[in-house]
Order: sequence, then structure tokens, then C-alpha cells
Amino acid sequence: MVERGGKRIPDATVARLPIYLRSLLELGPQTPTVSSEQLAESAGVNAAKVRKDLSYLGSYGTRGVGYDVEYLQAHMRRALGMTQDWPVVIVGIGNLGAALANYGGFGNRGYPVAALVDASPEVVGRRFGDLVVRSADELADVVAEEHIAIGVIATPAPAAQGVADELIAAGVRSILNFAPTVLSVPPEVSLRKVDLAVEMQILSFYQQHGPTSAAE
Amino acid sequence: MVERGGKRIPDATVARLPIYLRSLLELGPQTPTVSSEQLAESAGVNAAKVRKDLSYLGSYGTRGVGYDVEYLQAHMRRALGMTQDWPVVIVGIGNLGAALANYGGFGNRGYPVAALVDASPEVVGRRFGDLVVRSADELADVVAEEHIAIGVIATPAPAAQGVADELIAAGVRSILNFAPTVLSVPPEVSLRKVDLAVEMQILSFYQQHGPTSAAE
DNA sequence: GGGTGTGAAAGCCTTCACAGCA
DNA sequence: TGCTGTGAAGGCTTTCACACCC
Repeated sequence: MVERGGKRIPDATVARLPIYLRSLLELGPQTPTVSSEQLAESAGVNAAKVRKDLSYLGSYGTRGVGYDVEYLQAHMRRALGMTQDWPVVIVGIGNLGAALANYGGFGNRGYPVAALVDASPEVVGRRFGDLVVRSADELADVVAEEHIAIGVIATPAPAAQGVADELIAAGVRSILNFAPTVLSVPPEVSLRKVDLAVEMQILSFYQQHGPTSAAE
Repeated sequence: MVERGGKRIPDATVARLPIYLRSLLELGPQTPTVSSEQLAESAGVNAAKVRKDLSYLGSYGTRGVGYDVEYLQAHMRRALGMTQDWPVVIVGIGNLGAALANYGGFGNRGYPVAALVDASPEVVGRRFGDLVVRSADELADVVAEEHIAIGVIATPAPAAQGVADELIAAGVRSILNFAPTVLSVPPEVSLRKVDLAVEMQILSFYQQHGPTSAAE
């Protein structure tokens, strides 16, 4: 349950919090307060939605003035779990996995890539920055040793469910799936997916039929 | 408007059609029909949703029997615009852009990567398979020459809005954005986004608060 | 009997509109 | 006066439940 001493935060709101946080960070230190109108503009939503969303975090605004940027940032970071690190393992070091491994954006934002794993002997042992790719057999050990919190699956589709099962058995409770297949996971595990082929097909649907709101 | 001789197809349904199509393709040719129950299982949704969704396409099921797999595939492919190719340009050939360029999965599925574009002189001229990276100045020409239908933005965040504007000015009406920033586009343009940092933050939210439905 | 197609009910999410406070 | 916080309305999506047809 999402009831930590307050009301439950709707899923739709949770999905927007990172966008608001990014908008707040872009404002810079010479902006002490923002209005819901400004935040809305910068996040690409409308002001009523911003106010509703922020009200779920508690009331951190001042009527007639707006929201205290720094205060709101801090609360948002706390809500999103960004006061600690969440080590990540990337499973499947093909094109995409390698790109993710090289992508610097994770580490300095609280999601250090702590391990890389692949099933192919040709890839195992290869080096990416400080990390050496380890064998798929060792996945459970890797999860334990590195205190992995988030598993990123970038394997071919047929391997993905097996990897997910192993990650979950090893104690991982958050999975980001790039493999083009539907994964089934128990309810205590959070699953998000990124599927490029699906995105393309949604776009070509609207290209044919005229857009209404291709946006998620 | 999404009213091609029938009722409008809800956005939520459109987003699931590609998943159904993939499930149908996995069934193989020795399965002439599927029930909504089976399709639901394989797509990770419930059967009532499958029936509602398919009913928007028209009624292609037979009571007591199920859906004709081949017939349904054909209709779905048509609805998703998969009877023709939609050439893609990838703008921004960094880690991610390069991975997407090398990723074979697009071309053989109706989304041929027809051009690569980058702003940096160090990258322009580099070769990926048959393609040579072209300069950002040439973007409008590239779109025209290659009949680009879909623009994939994989640039750093600060460049993304400019690229989007140029793509749109050149006639592109579908954009897939990987840059970690909010883009604004006119209503006739379809926009989808993939934001890794956002996905991670959503996962760590639920890791802290307990999952409800991290799934999109 | 078996499984689709679909009104109706229920649940979410968004938007409105305005009371209330700085 | 200006802008937040929020009940209430409205819209979209999901789920139910069953008539209907093969």
C-alpha cells in the first residue's frame, strides 16, 4: 500500500513527479518560488494538474505566492527515493545493453550501474569503464554482492522471462524491461517496460488515423 | 479524427494493439483461432479488455469459437499502418543513437532507418552499416529526400526542442523522443517519449512505498 | 456448451471553479 | 489581489455480467 502516514499517491501522479523535479532543477538557484502556472508550462501539463499532484505530497505552497523551489525539491527527492543510491544490474550486453552501460546519466543521479551480466562467453569478461561483464550463472551472486535494487533487462525476448524470474528469486523488486515481450511478475515486484517496436507502431497508427493524443 | 468509417479507437486500446499483434505472431501457423482468454493470457491483460479492444476494430470473432488468427493479424496490421514502410531518421548519434542505428529490429518490421544525422563534425561522415551520418544542417533535405515519416530524437536535452521544430517544419508528423526533456509540438504532430531517468525514478518511488501498479 | 459482443456499473484521472489564506 | 488547495463534475478506461450466436 502506498499509505505512508498520508493519502495514497495516484499512479498517474507518481509518473509525473520526476518531470516536475526536473523542471524544478532547471529553474536554478536564483528562483526562490514557482507558481503552479510556471511549473505547468515547463512540465507540459496544465496548472490544475500540478496543484492536485503536489497536494498529494502534502501542502508545500503558499497562497498568493507559489511553491518554495528548494523545499519542494527536497520533498520530491525524498518521495522518489533519491536520498539514497539504488544499484542497478544490466542483464544482456548487446547493442542496447552496451549503450546503457556506457550511458553516464545513471550513476550521478542515484542509480549506479553496479554490474553487467551476459550469457554469451564472447561477451563475458569484456570491460566497460570500471566494470567487467560477468556470467549469467552468477546473476544471483552479483545481486547479493552488489546489493542490486533494480534489474534492467536488455536481453533478446526469449531470455527475458527467465532473467526476470532469477532476478526476483535473488530478491530484486524493481525491473525495467527493454526486451520486446510481456513479462509476468508477482504483485510485490514493480515492472516498467520500454518497447521500441511498440512505440513505432503506435506512431504509425496515429500517422494513418490522425493524432488525438499519442502521448502517454 | 480517428473515425475511419467506424467508431473512434480509444488511445488506451491503440497502445495495446501492438502487444496483441505480437501475441498473434507468436502463435504460429498451426493455431487457426484464439479465444480472448488465450490472447489475454499472452498479452498480460484480462479477457474482457481484449474483447472490448478488438470490438473497436470491428467484430472479427466467432461466438463459441474465438478469433481467426490470420484474419485478425491482417486487420491489426492494417490498423497499425504496417502495410507500408515508414522511413525513420535518427537525430543524435551518441551512445544511444548509435545503438538504435545498429539495432536491426526496425528495418525488417516496416520502420527502415533511412538516415542518421548529427551536429558534431567528429561524428558526421561516420558509417553505420549502409548509412553515413549526415550533418544537422542537412536535416530538412534528408527528410525530403528519404521521405522520412518518423523522427527519433536521441540528442542531448538542450538540442531536442530545436531538432523537433526542424523536423516538424520539414513535414515530419511523428516523433519519438529519447532526450530527457519535455517537448512541445503542435496538435497535428504525434509525440511519444522514452525517458530512462524517469523510469528509474518511478521504480525507486515504488521500491520505497510498495508497488501498486508501476506498470504503465 | 462455449465464447463473443456490449450495455451498464465502477473506478480512475482530469478539469473546473471557487473558497480561503497570505 | 494573487495563487493555492480542494470538492464536485466530467471524461476516459476497466470490469462486470449476460444476451446472443455458432
